[in-house]
Amino acid sequence: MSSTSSGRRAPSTAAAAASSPGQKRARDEAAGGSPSDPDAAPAKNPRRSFASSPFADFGSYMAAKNSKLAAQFDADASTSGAATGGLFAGVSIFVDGFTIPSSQELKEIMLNNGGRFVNYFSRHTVTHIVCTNLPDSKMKNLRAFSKGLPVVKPAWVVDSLAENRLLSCAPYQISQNSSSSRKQMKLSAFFSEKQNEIRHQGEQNNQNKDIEFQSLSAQEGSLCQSGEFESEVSLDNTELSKDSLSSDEQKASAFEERVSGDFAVDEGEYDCETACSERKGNDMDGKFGVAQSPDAKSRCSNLCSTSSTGSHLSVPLEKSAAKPSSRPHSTLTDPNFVENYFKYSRLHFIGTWRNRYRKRFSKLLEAKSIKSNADHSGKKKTIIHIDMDCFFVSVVIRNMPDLHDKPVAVCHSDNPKGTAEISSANYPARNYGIKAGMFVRDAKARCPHLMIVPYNFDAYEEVADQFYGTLHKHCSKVQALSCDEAFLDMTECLDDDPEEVTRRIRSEIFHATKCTASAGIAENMLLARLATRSAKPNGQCFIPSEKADDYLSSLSIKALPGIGHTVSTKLKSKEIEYCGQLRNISKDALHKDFGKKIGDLLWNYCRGIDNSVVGSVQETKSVGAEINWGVRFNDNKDAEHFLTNLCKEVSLRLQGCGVQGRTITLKVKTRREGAGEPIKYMGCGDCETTSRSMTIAGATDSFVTLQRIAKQLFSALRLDVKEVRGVGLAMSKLEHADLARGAPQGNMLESWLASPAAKLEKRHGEMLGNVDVAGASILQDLRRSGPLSIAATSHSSELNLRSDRSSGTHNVELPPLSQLDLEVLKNLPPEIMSEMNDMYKGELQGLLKTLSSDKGKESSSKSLALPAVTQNSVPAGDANLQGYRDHKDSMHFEEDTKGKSVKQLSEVKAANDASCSRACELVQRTSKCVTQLDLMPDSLSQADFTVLQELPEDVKADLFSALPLHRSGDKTCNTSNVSESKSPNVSGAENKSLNDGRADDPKDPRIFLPPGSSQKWIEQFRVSSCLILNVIAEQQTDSSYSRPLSSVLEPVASFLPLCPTSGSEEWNETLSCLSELLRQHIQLKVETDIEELYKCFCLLKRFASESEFFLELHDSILPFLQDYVNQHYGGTLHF
DNA sequence: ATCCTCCCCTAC
DNA sequence: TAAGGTAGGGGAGGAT
Ligand SMILES: Nc1ccn([C@H]2C[C@H](O)[C@@H](COP(=O)(O)OP(=O)(O)OP(=O)(O)O)O2)c(=O)n1
Ligand SMILES: [Mg+2]
Ligand SMILES: [Mg+2]
Repeated sequence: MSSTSSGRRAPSTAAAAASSPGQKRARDEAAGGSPSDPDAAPAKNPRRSFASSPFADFGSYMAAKNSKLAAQFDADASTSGAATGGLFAGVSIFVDGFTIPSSQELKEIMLNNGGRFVNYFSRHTVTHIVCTNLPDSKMKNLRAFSKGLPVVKPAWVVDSLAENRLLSCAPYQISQNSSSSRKQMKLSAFFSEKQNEIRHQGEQNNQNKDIEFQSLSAQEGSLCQSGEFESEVSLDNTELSKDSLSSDEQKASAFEERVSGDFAVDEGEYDCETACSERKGNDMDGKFGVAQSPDAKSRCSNLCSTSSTGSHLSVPLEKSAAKPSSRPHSTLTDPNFVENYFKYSRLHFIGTWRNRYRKRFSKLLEAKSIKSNADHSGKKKTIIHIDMDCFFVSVVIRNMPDLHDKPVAVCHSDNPKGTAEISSANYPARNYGIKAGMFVRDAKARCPHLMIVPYNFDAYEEVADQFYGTLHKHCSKVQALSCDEAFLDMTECLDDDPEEVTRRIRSEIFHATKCTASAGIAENMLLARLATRSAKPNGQCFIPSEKADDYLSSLSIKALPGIGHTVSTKLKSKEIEYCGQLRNISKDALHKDFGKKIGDLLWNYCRGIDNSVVGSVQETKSVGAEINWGVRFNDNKDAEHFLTNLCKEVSLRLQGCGVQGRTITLKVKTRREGAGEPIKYMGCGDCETTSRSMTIAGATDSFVTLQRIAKQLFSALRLDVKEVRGVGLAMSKLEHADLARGAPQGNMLESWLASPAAKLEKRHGEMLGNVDVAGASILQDLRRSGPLSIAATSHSSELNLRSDRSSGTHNVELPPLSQLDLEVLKNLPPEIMSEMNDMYKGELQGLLKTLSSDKGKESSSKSLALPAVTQNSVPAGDANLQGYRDHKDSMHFEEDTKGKSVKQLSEVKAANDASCSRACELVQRTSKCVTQLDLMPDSLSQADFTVLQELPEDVKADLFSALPLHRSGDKTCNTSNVSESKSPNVSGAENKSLNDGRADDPKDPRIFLPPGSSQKWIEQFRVSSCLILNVIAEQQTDSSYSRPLSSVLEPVASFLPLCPTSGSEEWNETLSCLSELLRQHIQLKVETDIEELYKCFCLLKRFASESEFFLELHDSILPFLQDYVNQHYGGTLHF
């Protein structure tokens, strides 16, 4: 186990014990507490972050940021890829370096206005480069690089937004200063890393290409027919002669030198300095003479006409150039860490690739899913699994044939002592035992002349597109597993022998990409996948079902998909290592050891059974972002700043996916007790992972909401920020953004404006110069973020209506009422109308009234009716209550003179609700965001009203008769501030609300605010400095419906650590607030819903066992409850 | 039983 | 120096 070069000790845990030398060594962190391993915590703790996984299983990357304008696949889609609407439609910017506004802000602007923002520069995808004042040298490089692309100042974006039209670039172009000397020139770190491929200096590209393909053909000729399994022939080994190389070492050194330059390493600490100086001239020629450079583009066929293939630039190693950007990167040194991190993360790239694929191929995928209905099972299927060979390496060196037979790996660093990870190693390199996930120093130790080449994410994207383009051409059932790997269900797509078809597909892929793929063919997905493994590299393999058992019996269990380190280790500890042995284990035994699902999987897989089907893309269930590298905080400020940026990231991703979510989960890694500094540079080391989640009522994608909740979650984890090594934020319980309209929080304006109907209206709006997307998003932000200053667009700034005129909480400028486009307004959906009317303090409504009386349009008058319905409902009479007596077990009165169980009391209530129950159910069923109703919705505004409008007329009538409609009063915040008369006595109690100072709506003395829906206490709690009150407020915030207090309280269970400590001021304040709330609740509910009160106190009791505070609260308020209950029922509740 | 939360595991 | 992400499946255990 201590086989790694860095010298770890024997693992003390079962997981760590698995790290057998042969297969994968445990990571540095894996080992248990050897004194020589600073990463490892004392052995007692079994859970290790990056400690228990074998490194070879590790790693991968994503970078979904960069989306292409068009699917390569769709030949003519390239010009129509841009969004058809939006100010920046067709514009795709790349931001270089520091800018004001920040690149993040520019990104937001672009994304919110139909534009694009790429993190991976490529001439193919970028239309404008945005930067401020680059040094001359950098500037010139930029120009050489971006040849033809406009390089503009950020103001171009900002001003265009302000003017709401795309301004000419000319005035914003950064002037070219050619005075800089060549020596000073330096590509920005970004360009050098991302953009450049190592230029191949040989002139024999074409030749080699041909050779490669010939070799493929030759191989094809030699394969197939007879053998049980086709054997594969490595192209590298068979066709490419090594004789053209003088020596591996020499070439390696030269190559490393160039790579070092590409990596923008400033220290110049890399070894091969001398070799470098020799080559520098050549490299620089290559670099600056793009046009003249005899690079691949000019020579290669139409197959490689894309941007990345055309931009083979080599970068000289310029030691003289200052390299400020390459200093140690952590959250402590880079305020823009999150964004920068993702630019370079390979795992981020592969992790987000799927989303980009989904977008690019959505049309095809939709068509597919319909087709896939005709699923005749029983028939034998033909499944192909296909996977590119050493993908990241192959793509980068696809125009460097002389590297194909040399060990090459993709890595950020060539430092032979470094802890950068190998992303992918080619097959020659694998002969040395080099694998993905390995530290580069370990790789170099095994193979000193290993060549390291940099990532080229744009090229990966492009090749993946070509790959999938080819696949979709041959098969209608394609399931993407990753950017380089897919399943094809060929059952209905075969026009020939499956193996022949497979050869054709592979050949076509090679022609399109100059990279080889391997494939497995079988009757099910499992066997196809396993076959691919046997086929690699550059081969194919067919496993007939009858050979499956033989094939499997000697196959390591670990090789089964879905079986990783942990499970295989567990089995190995029972002396079970091969599928053959596994067949002797009973299903029951497997269930017992591994659970139902994994047990079944093991049992089936070791027999070659796999009934899963090649499926289309399924709906996204969660969207998140996390970083576990370079995360270091000194204080809470650092942590908050980081969290904020992470929230922005997630918010943008949600919007990018067109979804909103209700559950926010924060995951934090902290240094494990006893663990030292991580072995990996800036790594997270041996960590403990903790997570906390909160589910809110209304789905959101709002950054502000995310941030607010993320802070609460973070607080609830009660961590020492100095020990934090990684943070992740994820959203789940997703809804489509255009459906998630239930909550004020929702993206209503935005999604509505994005709808086709809105687009239509928007054009009108633009002509009149108002209520355009920009304006709308300001409104939206106002609504969402409360006190938040937003820069107004240029012309709305002159004639502004201050929205804080009366509320004082908003500091945002709205477009003047007089400039609003009435045509647009009157067609707004009611909930948006309602929102906007609130912002204009009711003036909008008045304006539209005028309009509607003039024109009498139904739609406008409909919109005007600000929906306001009421809760209520239940004149639950005492008389009825008394009428029921029965028995009930779970809950009962102690001395039951009346004999009413809580349940029965509820039934009484239900009976009284009968008149509106049908309508109530309807609403409940129809609205996605309803989780629980407090008898009746207190308001049908917002989405509820939308739902209402969609109901059939008769149902609507039913509903309205059950729920008296009220005109809402003066609303300050959400629109759900509606009320209804209840029984007078209860109403009276309610009037002693938390905010006595605030009179109820004078227009209707009967109006009160039931606890479940009171804007008052929600608002008070929300702005309170008491953390636990913040959480409680969150539960009701943006709920379309009032939820019973018990359901609001329930999720507080996870946040008990936020309770104040005894004696503090917060304790007293929190106690008094909650006591008051509970008292009112008791008064309000004692007659109508005793079960609700029972639930509340069960919760309090539960909390009391974990929280001193709740113990106090419970004990202090229980007598009040029992008193009340006794008065009303002549008994007390038993808990 | 079924849900929910907080994990772990797996794959690329 | 270096960029150890992402998303789904699944299980344990508690609440209902
Ligand atoms: N730990 C890992 C695993 C994968 N990847 C990236 C690089 C790979 O090229 C790509 C595809 O993963 P594969 O598992 O398909 O590996 P390769 O394509 O590199 O090799 P193979 O020929 O075995 O498929 O994902 C990575 O960065 N880190
Ligand atoms: Mg691969
Ligand atoms: Mg793969």
